[in-house]
Amino acid sequence: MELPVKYDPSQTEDKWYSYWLKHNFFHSEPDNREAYTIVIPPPNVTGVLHMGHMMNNTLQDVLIRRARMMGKNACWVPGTDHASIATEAKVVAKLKAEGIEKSDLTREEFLEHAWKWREKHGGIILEQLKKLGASCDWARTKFTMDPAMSKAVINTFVYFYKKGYIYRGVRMVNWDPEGLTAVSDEEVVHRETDSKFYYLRYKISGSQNGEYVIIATTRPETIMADAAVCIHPDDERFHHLRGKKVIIPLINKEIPIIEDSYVTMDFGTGCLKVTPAHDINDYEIGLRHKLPVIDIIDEHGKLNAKAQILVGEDRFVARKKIVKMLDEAGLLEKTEDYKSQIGYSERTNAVIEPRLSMQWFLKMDVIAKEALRVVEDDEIKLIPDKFKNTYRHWMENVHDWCISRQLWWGQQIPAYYLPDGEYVVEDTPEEALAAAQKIDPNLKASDLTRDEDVLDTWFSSWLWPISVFDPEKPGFPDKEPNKELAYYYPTNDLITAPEILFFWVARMIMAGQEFCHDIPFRNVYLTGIVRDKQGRKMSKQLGNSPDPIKLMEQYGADGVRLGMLLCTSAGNDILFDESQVEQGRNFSNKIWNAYRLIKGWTIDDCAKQSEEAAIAVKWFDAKLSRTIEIVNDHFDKFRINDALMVIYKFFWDDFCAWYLEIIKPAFVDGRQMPTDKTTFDATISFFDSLLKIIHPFMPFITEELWHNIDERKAGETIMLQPMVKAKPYSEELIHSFSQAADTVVALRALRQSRNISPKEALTLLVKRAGYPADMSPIIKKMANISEIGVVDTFDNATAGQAFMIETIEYYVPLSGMINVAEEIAKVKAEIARYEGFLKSVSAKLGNAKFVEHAPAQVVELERKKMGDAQTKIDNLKQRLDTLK
RNA sequence: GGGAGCAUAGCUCAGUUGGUUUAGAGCAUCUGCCUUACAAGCAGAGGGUCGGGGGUUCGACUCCCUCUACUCCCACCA
Repeated sequence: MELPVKYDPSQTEDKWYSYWLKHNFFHSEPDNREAYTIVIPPPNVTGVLHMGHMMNNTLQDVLIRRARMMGKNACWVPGTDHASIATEAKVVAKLKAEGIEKSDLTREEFLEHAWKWREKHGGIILEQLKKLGASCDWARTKFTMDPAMSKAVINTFVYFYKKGYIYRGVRMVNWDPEGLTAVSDEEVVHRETDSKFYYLRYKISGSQNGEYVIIATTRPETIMADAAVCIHPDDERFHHLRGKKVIIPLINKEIPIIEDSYVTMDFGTGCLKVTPAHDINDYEIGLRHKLPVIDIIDEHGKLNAKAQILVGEDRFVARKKIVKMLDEAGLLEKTEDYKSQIGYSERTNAVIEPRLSMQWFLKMDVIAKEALRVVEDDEIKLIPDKFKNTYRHWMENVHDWCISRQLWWGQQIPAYYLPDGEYVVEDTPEEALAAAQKIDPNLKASDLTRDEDVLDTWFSSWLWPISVFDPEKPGFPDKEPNKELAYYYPTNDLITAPEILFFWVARMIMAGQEFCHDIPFRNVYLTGIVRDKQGRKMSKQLGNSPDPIKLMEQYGADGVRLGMLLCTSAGNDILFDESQVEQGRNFSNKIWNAYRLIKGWTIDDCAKQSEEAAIAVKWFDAKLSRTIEIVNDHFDKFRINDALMVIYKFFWDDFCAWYLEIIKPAFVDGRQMPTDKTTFDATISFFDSLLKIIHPFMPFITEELWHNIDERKAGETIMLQPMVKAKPYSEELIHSFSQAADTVVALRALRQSRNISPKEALTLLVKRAGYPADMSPIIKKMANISEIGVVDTFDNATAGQAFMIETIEYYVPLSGMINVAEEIAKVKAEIARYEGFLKSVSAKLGNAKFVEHAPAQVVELERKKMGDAQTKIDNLKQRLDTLK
């Protein structure tokens, strides 16, 4: 059967994925092999695959496939995250589109809708990962809201509560008026935003002559919530106002003037309005001065009745309106443009409103300390290690974690309130009742109300590396781990984005140490953010993110994987460009065509191996071992793109451009000559090795070809073949081959510059016997040289072209005359270049201090450099003489 | 405002305790090729005073200082 010229991934990818699944190759069970474990960073259950996932999961798959071939018991645990805010927002939006408001539903009804949504959309992203070739152990797929996983979260809450680490309190939180929930500091993104500075006149109470102070504010709509005006105690400009009162404009409310050194004298007017309910700093000033808290903004960001005016207006509408009212009342001194950092909700992009509310917190100081230590001591390695600084900074300035969210989708906080407002925290309603009855024996189950809030999503994902194996472990540090946890934990490598280093990575370390007394993973490989060619972050809004599924359809999953990896280096952002994926596809095609070439050969059992083939086989064998060593080293250092590039070049240049071209059987009279068995077998074996080395990167094409290059038994797979190992090899052989290759390149360049056809055979003379004589057959075949003669001098200098490889002189006699003047100029330029070099080297060697201080081998090397340069100059000068 | 990182060819990046022939790769570019595996290819070539300035050293892309540009993280200046 004639094979198509171009490789068609659609013919192979689904076929082999089903084959792998059918034979359960991805599944892992504890055994006596060494475990190699990765837990997937669980994507949002409602998410669809984007380029960041592609990057991340390709890397994980490369590592896991490689580990599997290295003989480890490789286990990659997949799953999804319930992502409470994001998912709840999507469900709310979907219901809204159907005319249903969340407020019309009970909690149970809403959750029913949410679970239905999850049924429908929850598996999409995992199915998409299969297209990519991800070799996850699908039998272990977990969801952060699986009953057992949720139980682990509840147990953890109860554990920390009883340990005294979880407390409840009124705090100023970051309120998302769209998501209607508090969000953590980490979920607030600060962006510089254009706003205005309004200068308002507050009249001095009781002043006869209409005296006033000017206050600068960006939030005039909050003046009704002002509790005081504050000046700096040292600010002499305002000393006459001490103890006086001012009148809030429009509502004519009298508030005191207080003094606090928080105020910056030279910022604004030096006069600050204090609004404890709507600003975190003002809140703190309010605490110091025992000021009342007047909360005039409701959960939706609208002014409430306490505002007295503009009631029911949205905060931003109210701002515009009140400015107009103040202006009309003559109380607006002036307006200035101003840029300030405004907090936005990461999830809904709403402007965050600082708001006082009752929330649950987890104390972080103690657990953060140990989590910092293990990273400082390199028990956990961050790759690249520059993230250590960032990590340290965060861990040293850690705040208590606000873990409650005013949502329904998630694990409901297991706190149960008694009628008198007291509460108990227990694993189950039954235990809660029992605990409550200790307080009041007459209580019935119906007297208890459970806290409405759910827990922050990260409060469940921080247990992920533990609970995917043993969901009964979190909350019970002293319990024996089950067999799975004991075997797979700690996991090996975690591949994730630096953005969630604190959200997730740091907290997993904390949970791991708390419950397992051990780190959750040894290496954290932090990938970059995938950006477009212009360096913009890929986002739906910009529409600059390609659809990964379409990309895979167009270029093949192998091509896309390669394209992603080619532009990755740890911690650096990835500038994604489709041309890289194209390069990946081209590589698939190159592999495919190498296979087509080999497949077209016939074997003659009696044929003798040619000289050049014998050399090529020996050389390639050595080069293979060296390449494996280099690749292993790159993998050890997580330089995955470097490892790939080495392999890419090894296949393309060394295997295709050199090895195959050398051993390619001759073509005589339009007919392919057969190849000898020794060479053929060696070639198949090399190809087999290459496929194995490439397999972790490009699983599909390698599986396809591996099944075609040789007989395979049913149920065999490349993915479980042992990885090729390096053997001892001769550096010298590799070096002399590369000298020969350089000679071939020089001869080709010579042909090109003189318009000599590759078909015209040439004679080559070499001046000294120091040249790699055993490589002669290679030079002859690859450069179409009929004869290589070793001579003492080159005669007839004007009718040939000389060149040097290292210090060896070659000469090609040519029938036509060369342009002597041009040649002389060229040789002179060469001499000048080497003389310049020689000068710098001899200056170095002439420096007594250098010879004294530099290591002996460095000096030795410089001497060799000088000697070589001198030889070259001598050679060139001789050549110049003969030309003249 | 504080902290961190980066600056090397047109682009994306290597350059591993300062010395490996006066800097490497991939892509892109240019030139010549439809050579019987592959034009998604083959062969060849060009291209960088390593951001600027100063310093340490026998020797600096590499270490130090400074300036400039960019990026990221943290932070309550109303």
